[in-house]
Amino acid sequence: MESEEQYLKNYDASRFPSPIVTVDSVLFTLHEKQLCVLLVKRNQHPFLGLWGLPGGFIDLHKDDSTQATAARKLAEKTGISPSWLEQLETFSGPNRDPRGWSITATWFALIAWEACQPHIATVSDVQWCPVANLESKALAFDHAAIIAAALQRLRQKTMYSLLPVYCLPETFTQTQLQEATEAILGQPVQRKSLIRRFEASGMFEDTGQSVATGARKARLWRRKPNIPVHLFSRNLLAD
Amino acid sequence: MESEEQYLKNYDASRFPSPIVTVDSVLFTLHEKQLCVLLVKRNQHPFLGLWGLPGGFIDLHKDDSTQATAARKLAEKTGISPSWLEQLETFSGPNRDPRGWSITATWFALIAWEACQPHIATVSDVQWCPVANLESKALAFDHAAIIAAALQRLRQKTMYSLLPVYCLPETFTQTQLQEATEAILGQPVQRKSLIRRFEASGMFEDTGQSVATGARKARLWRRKPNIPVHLFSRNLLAD
DNA sequence: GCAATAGTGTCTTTAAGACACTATCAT
DNA sequence: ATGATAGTGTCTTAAAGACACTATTGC
Repeated sequence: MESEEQYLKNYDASRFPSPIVTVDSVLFTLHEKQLCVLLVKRNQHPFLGLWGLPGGFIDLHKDDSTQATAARKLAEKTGISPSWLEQLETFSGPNRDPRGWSITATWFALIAWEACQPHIATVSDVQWCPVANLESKALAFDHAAIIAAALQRLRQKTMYSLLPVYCLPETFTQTQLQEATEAILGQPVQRKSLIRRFEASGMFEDTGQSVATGARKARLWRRKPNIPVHLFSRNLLAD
Repeated sequence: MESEEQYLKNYDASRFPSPIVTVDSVLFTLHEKQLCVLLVKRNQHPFLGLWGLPGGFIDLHKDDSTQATAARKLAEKTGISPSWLEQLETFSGPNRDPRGWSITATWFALIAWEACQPHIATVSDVQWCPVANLESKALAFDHAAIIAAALQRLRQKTMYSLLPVYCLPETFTQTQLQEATEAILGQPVQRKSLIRRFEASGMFEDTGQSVATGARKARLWRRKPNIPVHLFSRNLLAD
């Protein structure tokens, strides 16, 4: 019997037909009370000229996981790393890519609009698209379905965590968090309920600063570093 | 400029180095009040002779998704399709497989022990391993980590749905569901709370039959066909 | 009848919903 | 002082936890 050592020495990965493997990300942000997705104009086939998700092939030398690929591709388009990045699902099949049987590992990401604007403003092939306008847009591949899955994940998590803070700048007010939550869920939430959760989460600290909004000044908060996202045992807007 | 048609005609998928792609599943069941995972003894390199998850390569001709691959591989080992099958996550990196940079799309599945026993009893390279005994077992690849992720998913979902019914036979009693839930969560749950959820879910119908268990007969229930799993807005065992 | 398991009634507890209230600021 | 936004108090409501109770069966 062949030893494992010998087996590995003789192993030729290209012996078997293999699917096309890519990584794509759905990056959300909030801008002017609208939930937006990052889209990139395709500069090569297939779907040349259409808008699609930021992503591409794994660089087997640079990337030590598909997460690294996702982060690298997002950094190329936005100039920075997303403040939240978690795995969504893989989409696969013989027909989703005209080049053949393919599989894409997808990632779900959040970032503050302000944090990427300096970079995005300088390029023309990247845009924030309000999710409300997606209907009227033809997207490459099955990217519309991927965005739909990401949106569902975002809405679900917004009901049992304060994840929307990852769409906000480093310091933010409770009202901004409320607006973010409402933009994501598409309906108003009780301010009091949100603030109760805000306190119970233990995730935030007062910066001591406050900001004028036209009336009474609002306190500015920031996320405590290295605290995991608190998961509540009930959903908001349960009915 | 080349047309998309021409581009596709000339496209050679093997031009770029590509990761090794596999599909693995974590199939759980319940047997004698113990939560168990299906393991397969590896009959080839790498990790020849070790136990690992059921899975393997995608058959680009037979499978029209990684779900199909997962279902096919599970059917080979158990004789039947799992009653629950959902995607878990992908695990990827340069070191998880000694053959090189690899990615595995993993699936999370549930089945009734009774339903596969006829098939499993006939083969020696497949076994149900109680999750409590996993510690002491060396598993192939990063399969221990994959099982840990699946367990976490199972426990989480058990807190806000009645998913454990997919580990039970076609007809079952409320007590069996309670035992399944307790085996998964590793602690007792209030019978009353479970029965309230059972009714509220609208997922079940009385078979009209009942079964003797040594004392008062228990009613037998079955899942209504084509009803999606009900998600509760609160968790059990929240504290 | 008795022991054992199936199944119900009902009080308590927890956290969200509703909404009126007070606080602070710019003008 | 007024209006606007920030932030609090507190009552109601929904669903889980606790646990005692009744029901049905085999012996």
